[in-house]
Amino acid sequence: MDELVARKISEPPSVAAWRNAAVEAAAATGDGDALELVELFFFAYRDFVGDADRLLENYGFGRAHHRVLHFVNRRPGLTIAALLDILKITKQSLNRVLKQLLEAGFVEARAGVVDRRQRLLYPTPEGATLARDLAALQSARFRKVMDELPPAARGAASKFLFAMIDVGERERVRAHLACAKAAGAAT
Amino acid sequence: MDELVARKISEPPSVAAWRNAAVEAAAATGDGDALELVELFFFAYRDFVGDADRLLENYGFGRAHHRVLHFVNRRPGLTIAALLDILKITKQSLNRVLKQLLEAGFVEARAGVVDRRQRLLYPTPEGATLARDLAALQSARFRKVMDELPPAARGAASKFLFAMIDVGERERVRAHLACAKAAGAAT
DNA sequence: CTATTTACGTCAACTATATTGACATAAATC
DNA sequence: GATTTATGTCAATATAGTTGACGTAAATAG
Repeated sequence: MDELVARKISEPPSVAAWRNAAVEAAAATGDGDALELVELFFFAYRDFVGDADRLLENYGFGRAHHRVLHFVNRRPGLTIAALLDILKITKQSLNRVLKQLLEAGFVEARAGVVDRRQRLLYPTPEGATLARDLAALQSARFRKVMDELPPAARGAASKFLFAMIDVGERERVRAHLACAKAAGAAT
Repeated sequence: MDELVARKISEPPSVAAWRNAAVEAAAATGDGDALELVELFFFAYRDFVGDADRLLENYGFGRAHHRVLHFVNRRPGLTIAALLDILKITKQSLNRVLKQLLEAGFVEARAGVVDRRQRLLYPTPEGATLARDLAALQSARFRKVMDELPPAARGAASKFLFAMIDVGERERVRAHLACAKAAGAAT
């Protein structure tokens, strides 16, 4: 046994094997253009979230806090159930980060007026400021993108992103955006 | 103290406070359109990765395995360093999932020919098949999107996604895509 | 009015994915 | 021969998620 075996390095089954598989893959998926889009989407999202991550570090918060704060700020008065529906996580998972945001004074909760079991979530002024700073970073990227894109392509972005959403989720997303627009008055 | 205090529910600072903050935010970020794009990007990515997640469950793999397998399949002979550069994670983090993929027989490694310190990563036939199935799911979404988009908007998607990538990363991504295209022959 | 359902909180154990820091080894290079 | 490079590995820790079980107060159905 040489050092290669010791390090669990072996000969590949055959170069032809994976090459054939790759060609098959291309045939099965139609073309490589779609694959290229898959990768671009991955890279784009990686860099997109990176912006906010750096700011969040200063507060000891992570992406989970960001998402919660974002949606609470965007739709003040949001219920726990509505938030869970947007985030698609369990209440236990939400509760941990929400508790931290409440304790840190970035989010406040009050009992619902029509249904007192509900906790309506609101950003505090500090929370709203942080949410605004985070949103500013991310929308700055979008605005920069729109600037460097040919005018004809600009309107396509939101159509494209919306079309990427699960068909069954689109109505919900549309409703959320309408809700946010109504709440924010200027968003 | 009533039950509301016990449950850490308090009155919001004032409805006006957060409303003003939201208006400020809109003013600071220019407009709500960019904010809307931020959210659409979040929802789109959430559903996009969901496709693959469901398939990966059957193999006991997670997203981390998916990413590794994907890039190994796309660029057979990839080195550890190149993979780390793409994924932007630490070698310790990569090593855990890579070890599992090697042990499960989805990826193979062999010593580099020009530099024997390097481990060149290749998908096994099984790995290539899984990678293909995963890619098929995700590119199917993209192809469906292209179908439902007006023809004029189709070309815009890849331009848009590329523009979303950090300027300093674009050359690297471009190189990766060229590399993948050369390796896959048909992708 | 009682029974049930609903909206939420919480404890516990576990998994997946990432991090930092320190140290080891073999191969390449100066 | 000394150093740098490519990689592996051990250990501790953090973040973000899960399932399952149980509790409570308020709304609602019978």
